Amino acid sequence: MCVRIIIADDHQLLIDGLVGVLNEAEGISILPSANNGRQLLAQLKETSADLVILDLNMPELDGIKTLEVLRSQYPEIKILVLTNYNQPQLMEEIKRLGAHGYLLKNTAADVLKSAIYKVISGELVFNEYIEPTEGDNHFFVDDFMKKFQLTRREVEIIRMVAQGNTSKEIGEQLFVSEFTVTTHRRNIMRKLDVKNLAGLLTFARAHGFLVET
Amino acid sequence: MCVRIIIADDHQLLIDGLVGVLNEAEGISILPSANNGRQLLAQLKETSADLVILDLNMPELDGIKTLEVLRSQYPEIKILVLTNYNQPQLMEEIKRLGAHGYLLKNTAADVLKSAIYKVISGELVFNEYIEPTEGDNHFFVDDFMKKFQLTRREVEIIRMVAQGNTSKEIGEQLFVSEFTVTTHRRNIMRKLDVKNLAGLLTFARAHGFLVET
DNA sequence: TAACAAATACCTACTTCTGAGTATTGATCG
DNA sequence: CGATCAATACTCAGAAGTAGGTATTTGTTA
Repeated sequence: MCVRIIIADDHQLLIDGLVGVLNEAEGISILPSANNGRQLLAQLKETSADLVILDLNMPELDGIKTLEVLRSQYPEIKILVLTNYNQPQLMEEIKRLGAHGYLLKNTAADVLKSAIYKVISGELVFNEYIEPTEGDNHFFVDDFMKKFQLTRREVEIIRMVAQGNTSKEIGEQLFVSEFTVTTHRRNIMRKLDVKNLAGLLTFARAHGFLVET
Repeated sequence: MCVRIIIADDHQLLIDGLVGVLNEAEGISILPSANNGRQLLAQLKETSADLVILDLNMPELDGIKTLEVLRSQYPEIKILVLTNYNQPQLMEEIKRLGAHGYLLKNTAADVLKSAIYKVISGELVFNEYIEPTEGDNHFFVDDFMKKFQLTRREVEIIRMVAQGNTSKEIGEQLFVSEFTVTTHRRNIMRKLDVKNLAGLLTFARAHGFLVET
C-alpha cells in the first residue's frame, strides 16, 4: 500500500523540496507535479491519485477553484492545502469547501508527513490560527522609518489609519486633538510623497510595513 | 574547490527543498541552515561560508538587517536574496545594500543553481521585475465576487480605488460620470459592510482580493 | 413580454481629508 | 546656551468621500 500524491504549486523550488522530503518517507510515492490547477486536472485524467497537496495562489486556475472542481469530480481524493496565508477566515472557507487539511508553508517536514498520514486515515488537519509573533511584525518597520524619516508617532498613526480609523477617532484613542492627528497625517503624506489615503496604504504595504502572514 | 553555502529561511520546507536540489549539484556543499538572522550570524562565528542564501521575511532578525550586518562584518561572503516579494523598489534597495543577487521563490531549481555559480564567479544577478500575469490576479476574485454579490463593474472600481484614484479620475478613465462611480462605491461599501476607504482596502486585502506577489 | 439586475446619472447634505500657514512646549545634542 | 526636532494645537479653504433618495437605459432571463 502506497499513498500516491500529486503536488500542485507554482513554486518549483517548493515542489522540489517536497519531493525530496516525501520520497524518503514510508509508503509515499510522488506522481509528477503540476504548476497550476489546470495542469493538475489534466493530470488526474491520466493517472489517479490518493492525495493532492494544493497551493492556493496559482496562475491559470487558482487553488480555490481547483478545490471546488476536485471535490465535485473526484470526491475520493484527499486534499491538503498548503499555503502562506495565515488567515482564520480563509481556513474556515477552505474547510467549508471540503478540503481535508490546511497547513502553512513554514511547517516542518515531519509535521507535513504526519498530516499526510492523518488525512489518509480519515482525519482532518486544521491547525489553530497562529498569531504572528512580535518579530514578524517588526519586519521592515525600522527600515521603513529610517528610509522615510518617519517618527514613532507617525508610524503609530499610519497603523491606525490603515485600520480604518478617522483622524477624530485616532485622536480620541491617543488622547490628543484631532488637529494633531491631522498634522501628523499631513507630514506623513509629504514624507512618503503620496496624495491620498489609498496611496498611503498601498505604499506602506508595498514596503512591507503592514504585513499579513 | 567546493562552494560552502548556508541557507537562512524560516520556511523549513523550502530549506529542505533547497538542500535536496543543491546537494546533487557539482561543487556545492550545504552547511547547516538557519531559521532566522540571529541563528545565521551565530553560525558564521563557528564555520565560515562562501555564500549565504537569504530570505527577507524572518522572525528574530529580518533579512534586511541581517544583510547589513553581513556586508559590514563579512564583506567577502556572497549574498543571494531569495524572497517572495516581487517589487522593483525592494530589489533596488537590496542591491544598494550590497547583496549579490535577488531571486524570487518561484524560480526554477536550475536557474537558482546557475545564479549561484554566477554570483560565486563575481557576477551580480538581479533579474527584471516580472509583471504579475493575469492569472495571478484572478486568484480569489471570482470567489470574492460570488461571496459578496459584487458585479464586475464594482470589482473593477475597487481595484482603481485601491490604486489611489479618486472617483472623478476613475470616471474619466472609464468614460462615465463621477456620480456613477460614487454610486458604485456606495453600493460596494454597503455590500462589504465597511464604513470608509481604509476599511474597504483592508477588507479587500484580507480576503485575497488584492494580491501583491 | 414582464421582471429583474446592472450600469448609468443626478441632487442634497454632511463628514472627512488635504494643503497651507502658524505657534507652543519639551527633549536632546553640540 | 542655542539650535533643532518631535509632538502638540489651531484656523481657513477647498477637495473628496459618505449617506440618502430618485430615475433612466440596457440586457438577460423567467
